[in-house]
Formats: sequence, C-alpha cells, structure tokens
Amino acid sequence: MEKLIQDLNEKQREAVLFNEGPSLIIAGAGSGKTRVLTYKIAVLLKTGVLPWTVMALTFTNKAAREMKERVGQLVDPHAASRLWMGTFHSVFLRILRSEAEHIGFPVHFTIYDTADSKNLIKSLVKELGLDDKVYKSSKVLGRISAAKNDLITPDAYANHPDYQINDTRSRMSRIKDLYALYWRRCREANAMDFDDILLYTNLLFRDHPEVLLRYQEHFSHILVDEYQDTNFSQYLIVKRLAERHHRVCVVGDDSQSIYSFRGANIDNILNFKKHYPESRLFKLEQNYRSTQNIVNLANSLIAKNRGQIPKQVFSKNELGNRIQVMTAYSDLEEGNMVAARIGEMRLSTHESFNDFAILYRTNAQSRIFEESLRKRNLPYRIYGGLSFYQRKEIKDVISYLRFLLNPNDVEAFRRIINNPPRGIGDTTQQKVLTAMRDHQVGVHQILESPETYELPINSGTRKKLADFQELIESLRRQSTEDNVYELTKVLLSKTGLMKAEADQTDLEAQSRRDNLMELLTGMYNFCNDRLEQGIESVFIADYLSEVSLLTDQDEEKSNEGERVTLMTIHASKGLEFKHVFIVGLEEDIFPSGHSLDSDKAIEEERRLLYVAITRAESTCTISYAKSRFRNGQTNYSSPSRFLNDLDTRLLDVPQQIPTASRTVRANPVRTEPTYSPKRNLTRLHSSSKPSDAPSTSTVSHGSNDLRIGQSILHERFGKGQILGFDGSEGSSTMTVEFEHSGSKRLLLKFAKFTLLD
DNA sequence: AATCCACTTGTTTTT
DNA sequence: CAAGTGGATT
Repeated sequence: MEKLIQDLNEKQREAVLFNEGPSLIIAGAGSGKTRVLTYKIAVLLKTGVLPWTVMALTFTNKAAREMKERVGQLVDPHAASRLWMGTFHSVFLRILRSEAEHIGFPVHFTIYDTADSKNLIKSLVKELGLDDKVYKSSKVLGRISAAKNDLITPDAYANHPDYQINDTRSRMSRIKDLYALYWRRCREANAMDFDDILLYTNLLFRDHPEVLLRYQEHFSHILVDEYQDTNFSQYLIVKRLAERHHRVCVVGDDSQSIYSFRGANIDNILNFKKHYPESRLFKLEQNYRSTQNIVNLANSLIAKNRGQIPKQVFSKNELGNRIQVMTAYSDLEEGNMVAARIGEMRLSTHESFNDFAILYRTNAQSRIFEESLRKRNLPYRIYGGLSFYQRKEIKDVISYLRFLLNPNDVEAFRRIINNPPRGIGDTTQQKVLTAMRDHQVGVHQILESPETYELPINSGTRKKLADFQELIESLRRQSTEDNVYELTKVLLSKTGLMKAEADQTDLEAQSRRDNLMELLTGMYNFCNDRLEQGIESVFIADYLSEVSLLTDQDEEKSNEGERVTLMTIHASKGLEFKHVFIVGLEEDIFPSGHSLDSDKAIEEERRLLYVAITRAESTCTISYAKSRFRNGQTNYSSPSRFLNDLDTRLLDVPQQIPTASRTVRANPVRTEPTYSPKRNLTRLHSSSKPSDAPSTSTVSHGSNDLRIGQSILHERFGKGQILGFDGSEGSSTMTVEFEHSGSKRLLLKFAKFTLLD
C-alpha cells in the first residue's frame, strides 16, 4: 500500500486516498488520470473492499479493458476480473437483463444498433405517410435520442412545449408521433436501442425502489471516467446509485468535453459541486506528457473559453520547440508539406513512424494525406470508417443470430428474410409485417402458421415462407446445443450466405469472405476464452450481449509494423504521440461550418483543438491551406480564427510562404501568377464557355488544347488515349481508353489528368 | 432481383 | 468528386 502510492505525486495521492465521500478529480491533459483511477481502485481493493462492490464506468470498452489489466497488475488479476468495470452501456445492460421482468422485457431482448433504428424510423415515416425528405431518419433519430438522454418518454415529449415548439419550428411537428410509434415497435420487437439501455435503467430505478435499494447497497464505491462527456441520463443513474453511501468519484476535464453533439452535457462536471454539495475537489495540474511550449500553447487557446473550472495546467518537462505553423497554397500542397516534414523528421531523428500522427477535423480530409504519404512511401494507418460489425456481410450473420434468439426482432427479420435471395420480395414482406401489426403478434407466429392470419399469398410464396421458417427452426434447435462458433459455421452454409460470396470473384467479394472468416475466428476465440474460464457452452446470448456493444474502437493494434497514424481529433482523445500534425486549420472546417452560429459550439470546437494540441509530447505542427478542393470544386479558405487565439510567442510562423513542390491539377485554381492569370479567373468563376461544340476533334481545356488520339495521364486511371469528345456547355466529356482500366467517360471540368504529349 | 442512371449530399462518434 | 440513394428498367 505504501509502496503503491509512492509512484504518485502529492496531488494524485490525495485524490487516490480520499474515498469517504463524493469527489471530483479534475484531470488536466496528460496529468495521469488513468493512473489515478487505477491506483484508486487498487488501493480500495488493498484495503479490503470487495471487488464486486466496486463499479467503475468508462467511455469505451477499450478503456475498461486496459484499466482492468492495470489494476490486475497492481493487485491481483482475479480480483480485478470481478470488478464491475465497463462502459455505462455494458454495465447497465447486464443489470437490465437480470432485472428484465421489472421493465417488461424478456431476458434476451435485442439491442438495436443505429442502423436498425434508422431503418425502423424510415419505415415508420413511410407508414405515417410523411415526407422522407423532411423527416430524415438521422434527424428524427437524433431528436428521439436527445429526448431519451433527457429522460423524456413519448408521452412527456408530446406534452412538453419546448420539444413541440422546437419540432414545429423545424417543420417536423409529427416527430412526437414517430417517437411514440418507434417506442411501441421497439417494445413489440423486444428491442432496445443504445439510449434505451440508460433510459430503462433510470425507469427501473425510479419505479422499483426495492431494486434500486438493492443496487445502492451492493455497490460501495462508484467511479466514473470521462465525466465531462456524460449525459443527463448517465448523471442521474450515478446520482441515484450513490444516494445511500455517497462514495462516488468522478474524473474528467471540462476542457476536453467534445461530445455534446451526441448528448454529452458539460454542465454535469461544471455543476458537480451543486449536485454533491459535500464533495471534495482535486485538481491534477501537472502535465507529464508534453513540453512546456505545447502545454502553454494549449493554455493560451483554452483561456479564450468562458465558464471553466479554474486550473493551471503546467509542465516541468523541457521547453521544447515552438509550434510550427505551415501555410500551404492548396490542400494538395498541405499534404505534401506534411508528408515531406514527416519524412525529414524521421530521417534526422530515426524515430518510429508510430510516433507521428496526423489529426484532422473530418474524415474526408484523410484522403489527401493518404496520397501524399503513399507517394513518399511512408507507411500509414487510417482509423475510422466503417466498423467491422457494421459491414453488411457481418451484420447479416449477426442478424440471423439475433433472430434465432429473439423471434420478435423485426429489424433482424427484415434483413435476413430475403438474404440471400430466396424469392420473398418486398410485397410478401409487407404482407407479413401488416399481418403482424393487425393481429398484434410477433413475426414468428405469422411464419409458423400463415393460414391462421390469412396471409393473402399464393402457394408458391407460401412454400418459400415455409422453407425459410424451416431453416430458422432447424438452426434454432441447433442453437440450443452447439456453441456459437459451431452454429455459425452451419448457419453460413445452410443459409447459403457463404456460397453467395464464394460465387463472386471480384476483390470485394474476397474481402467479404475474409471478413466472414474473421468473424468465425473471433467467435472461436470467444468460445475458447470462456472455456478457459470454465464455461463450456457458449450460446448466442452470451456472444451477442458482448458483441452488440462492441465497436472497432475496441479492437486496436494489429501490430503490422510501424505506421503514421491518421485519425480525427475525436478519435485521438486519450492517446498521445511524440509528433502531432494538426491540419486544416481553416474557417468552415475547423471550426466546422456547423458551429459558426453558436458560441457554445465554437467553444466546443476550441476544446477540440485543445484536445488535439495536448496529444503531442514533443512537437506539434499546425497547418492550413489557402485553397481547398471540396464537394467537387475548389474554394478559397481563410485561416481558422483559432490561430488568433494562440499565443504568438510560442508559434513559429514562416515569414514568407514556403514554396515546396506543388502538385498541379488539370484545372489549377491557383498557379504562379507568372503565367496566364486570366485563365485562372475564368476557371474560378466557372462560367467559362466551352469553346467547342460537341463532337469536334479538339477541345480546349484550361490553356491546353485536347485532341483526339492524345495520350494523357489520369490521376486514378493511369495512362490512356483520348477517343473522342461529347457533351456541351459546362458538361463536356471525353471518352478515354485507359491502358489498365478500360474506356471511361470523364467530365472535363472535374477530371484530374495531365497531358503526355 | 439485379443493374443502371439520375440525383443528392457532403461533421465529429460511442454505445 | 465520391458515396450513397431511390427509381426505373429489364
């Protein structure tokens, strides 16, 4: 115990040792937050607190896993494994399953993921005869989600003037009906969405005091990580659970609250003292990660925000370099400058590529850096994009499993009923769904006896439905005997899912097959892990309840050599790199165009930049471009307002704009003013008339004349020869025969190519 | 049911 | 431009 805490500085130690009442630990960036949490848990366990009475809530599964690991190393792995440690969702899902009867759900209710929710909403919009251009599923789901995070049920929603006014103002006054219907359909399908997990936990605790009491007494200590990103629903769960013993410790940094767009409420952390008046406040202000210059730069930025918990983050590390600001003419040049810089730094320092990260505001910015790195043969890894479990082929398999376990899971049913194609089209599906609603029964009842519900179908269709039903039944029988791994192998062959992929030869089908194999491998490992814990049979339920809350973020590593990291700033939270490049510091990108009309949103963008800067240990480089190709056209961009927030004494801004090698597009927006500025102007205003009528043998393009038979080099398709021209006014095209990609028609005003002769 | 074409859209993302 | 969608076509 003594030995344990001597690894900590004084502030950390105080925070770790106080466990008698509520406490808020403000952990500045790089101040050893995770360390404090793990040591706190370790100390609790060492002082005899039973591990299963400690609840530790994190934001990602990965964070939970890592923390468990570290606690295990500090004390005893077995004890660590018995902690209630996990995300809000996984911990309370576990509780909800064991209390399912109290909220009127069967034990094996389904978790609808965002795609399921959106699909359901799409069909509801249609059902109510609403315009899907107005009632976009993502918008509607967003509203419903926000309501749920504020614990507003459909009834309350319809009666709440704020929501009604808001919906009316945005011309979506029927959201209340959609919400009510969505709620009902989820219940009928025995399904919960992500927000429901928290909402029903609150309802459970609200309506069943005896249950709440049981958990209040069970959990002696509650710890919450990343408290600045909790929402109201989460706040209230913690509040209720801690009501008896008051031993709640939350850790966070209000300067790093960046998830308000999905309901996080920074006020939870700002008002902690109000919520828990007897609470103690600890501040971890020494940053161990970054140089003084980086910390001070971040401080100068965040000082521009209002309403923060006062703190003085400082570093005793070396002063370090000043922060370099790079100005590029274009987005392409920005890519080249960053790639070149990484190449140089790597050569002079011999550091690993793993030490470099390029952080951007939006995923769309990644492409250019990808290309510039590839051009220089610098290895990189991009994070983000579709998660493994959201890929179509994977979701299909999971949907089968879901339907086997929960025969009322309508969204899973809709996914699998005609996949692979078995001749049960939209019409039949609609009939089944209608009958289901008319008779108030589950999907499976209709399938079991279509006659009973007078399905208006012919004998052919009836046969197809019966075959499907039989397939499901046989798999369902098997699912009670075999473990998921064995079951899924059978499932893949019996359903024909594997065959459907095997029949195709293209690259994408190959990758789908690989993914399916990877899924099987994952299941195999899952079963094996359980076996090692002495659990012999691993059924669908065990697997699904784990997987339904898993995301790519949790997978990590795949240590295939060292690589430069490319990711969004959001994804970089909690990570650190020796050298960080923050790119695209331009108005309308960073801050994002969607935040320009609100001070609160701008402040969140500023916090986002704060997070980005504080990822850096040794050097931090900021860049922006003066023009950028976006949404099909090139636009001028102006430097981000945040550049003015930064302490200029810490910045290294080059006097003259550097002239690194520049890639020129076929339709350059800005070239050296030495040649033909007139052309650039006409291009820019894109009102230039195509000087030739269709089907001529030459066409002017920029300053160049294109002619039939000419060789070009296209950015993507490579070398090719022009076969002819077509189209007119603003949409002239040319047909090009490429050496490797066959013949293509390219829109002249967009095509990126250079002339070869 | 599959393919093609016209058309829209274009944050951040965990669970 | 690129990805995704919805409708029409075959």
